[in-house]
Amino acid sequence: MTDRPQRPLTLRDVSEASGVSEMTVSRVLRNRGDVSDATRKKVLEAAATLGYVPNQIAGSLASQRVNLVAVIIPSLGNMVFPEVLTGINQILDETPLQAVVGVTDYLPEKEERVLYEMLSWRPSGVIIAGLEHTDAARAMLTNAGIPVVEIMDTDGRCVDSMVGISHRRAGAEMARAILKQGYQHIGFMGTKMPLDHRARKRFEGFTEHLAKAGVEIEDREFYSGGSALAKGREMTKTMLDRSPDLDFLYYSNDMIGAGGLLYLLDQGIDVPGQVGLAGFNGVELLQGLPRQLATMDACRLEIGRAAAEIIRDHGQEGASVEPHKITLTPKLSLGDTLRRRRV
Amino acid sequence: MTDRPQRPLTLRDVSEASGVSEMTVSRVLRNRGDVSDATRKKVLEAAATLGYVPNQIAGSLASQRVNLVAVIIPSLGNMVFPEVLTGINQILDETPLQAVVGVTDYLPEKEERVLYEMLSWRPSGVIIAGLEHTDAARAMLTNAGIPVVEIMDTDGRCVDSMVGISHRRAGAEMARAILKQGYQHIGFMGTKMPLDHRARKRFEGFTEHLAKAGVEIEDREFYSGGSALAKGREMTKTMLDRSPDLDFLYYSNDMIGAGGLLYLLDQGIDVPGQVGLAGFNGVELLQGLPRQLATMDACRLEIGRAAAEIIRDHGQEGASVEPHKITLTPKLSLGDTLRRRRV
DNA sequence: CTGAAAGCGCTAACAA
DNA sequence: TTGTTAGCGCTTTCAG
Repeated sequence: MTDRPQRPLTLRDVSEASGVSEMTVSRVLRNRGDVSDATRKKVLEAAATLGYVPNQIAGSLASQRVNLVAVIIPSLGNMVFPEVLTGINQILDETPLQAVVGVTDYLPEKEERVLYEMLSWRPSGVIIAGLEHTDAARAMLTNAGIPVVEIMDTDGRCVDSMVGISHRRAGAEMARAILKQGYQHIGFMGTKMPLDHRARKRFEGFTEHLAKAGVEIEDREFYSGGSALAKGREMTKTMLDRSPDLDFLYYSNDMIGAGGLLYLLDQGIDVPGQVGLAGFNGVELLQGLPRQLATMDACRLEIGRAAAEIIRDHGQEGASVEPHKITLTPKLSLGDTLRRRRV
Repeated sequence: MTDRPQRPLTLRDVSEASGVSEMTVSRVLRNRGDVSDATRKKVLEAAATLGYVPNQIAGSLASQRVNLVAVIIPSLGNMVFPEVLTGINQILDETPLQAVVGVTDYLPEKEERVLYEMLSWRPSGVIIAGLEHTDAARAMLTNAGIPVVEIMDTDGRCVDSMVGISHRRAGAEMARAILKQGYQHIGFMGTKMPLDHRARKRFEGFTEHLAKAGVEIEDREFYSGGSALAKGREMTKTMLDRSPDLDFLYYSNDMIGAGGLLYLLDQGIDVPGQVGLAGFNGVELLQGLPRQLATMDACRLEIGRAAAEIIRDHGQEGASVEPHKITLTPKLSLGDTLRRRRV
């Protein structure tokens, strides 16, 4: 066992230990070019004994290539984003590319900072949630000279490529399904997040579709912070106490929807006969509730995978140079809470 | 608006645009040394107009300093780890340091790969989950010459510093609490994950404590994959059908515990009178269930914060050079499922 | 307060 | 198949 080295090892150390030139050592370690088996063996042995770890900083500077992909998302606390990351990693795991994650907390200025920070590492591509950015951020993305994929949302203009779903349409579809079942008195609950554009668009799509049918939301309630399940419970109680005539509750996410569902069942309210429910996201987490909540899948895994594929294929021969605009279709699942029983 | 540049901008571009030497431009952009307000202004303007983003690769190579902290965790799907990350970010957000996350999927070889990959960026520190690593990984950590903090678990030997809880003790504490309430016929449910050492240690601590009191686990069941809530339901049904005499069910995590709870309530079984329940983690997510599940807090946020603080303070004047060994004490919360009602 | 020179550790390009 | 040379874009150091 050697002592802890003060100075990190360099290629030169391996070169000296193996009696092979730095250049050839470099070739061996990167599996580049032709190297005789004898030399290769010498080098590999020396590197292993010394415990040499290459310096990518120097390597990237010299080669002008960086195997990093910047991934910028609003939050890790919302399971949606880890799932997108999983999709991204599924694709990148089979390439030399490596995702680096930055979190914005839904704050535009923080997004701008994080983006700047990440671009300063000259990544090979950017995957960023949403289409809404500060002007400065948009300018950085435009000028970065690398592929940029905006994900999750396709209602708007993108800088380069985009992969997502139309939240407007998702909201409208849900409205259609609800009306079709004959519900008429609808309440809405969601997060108090002016900066969650996707939730906002769903809401807009939802109300606009209702409006076309001459229906208006009769009550609404917003929350922030705290356990979503508990908040769903509380808000549902508050709302039904205030507006006992409601026959449907639309939640902006499945967690609060689940809280609402548990509350209604506790109260012995007939779901979906007396009150119907729906959420959004298709959180797998929640399978196992007493009733399956109606929801809409946000295609999280697919979005991550498609975005990563765009970055991976960029600049490959045969790949189109055109930006991609991919709109996935969320699947509506009625579950047990959106099928009105015949009276 | 300028066209998309083929070549990324360099300091030299800013230097030429502002008529100031590269060196001084660099100083302005880093807020280092004294620069006259006039020059500073010129530089800042030029940089902003051009949309210059510094190249950290070159900067880090030259300065031999990298503001990256490698964070290596088993998974993002388990909410525990995003929460630890949140704690880490809370601390690092107020420093120039930036966390870079690598995911191992609980696979030792993947951990080794990810570690190698991250060390090749010469980060300023490493935060890594668990104390169990391959020999090669351990060697890399030892030789990296940077602070290393192993987190989550303190039952074992660490390379450098560690911050976590004793899962052995956590398991034992839970056993003690259960016995104290008079439960005697105990079943266990958990994940089928030989590589989740923390779950294993909790289980060992649990059974060892029971053994001291002459009690043995009467049934057990393991799952893998799928929705934890649903699995908790299924396993609970399976187990109670098989071993109807059980009066307590210990779950290795709160999600399956919640599934079990919902199942028991569905069945009209008296919780905690007829059957008591406990989980592990203190998942905030679950507040809002019909009954509050007994659980034990894993101190996720604190662990993240403490680990990040160790990295942050490393090498600061006045900071101790000694490795830190921090064992936090998980809080037991009895909730509504571990208080046996007087018969 | 500002600038010039040297070099961080590696790889592209070329020469042998 | 192997080695040599010249940088990559920045910061350190030292001189003005």
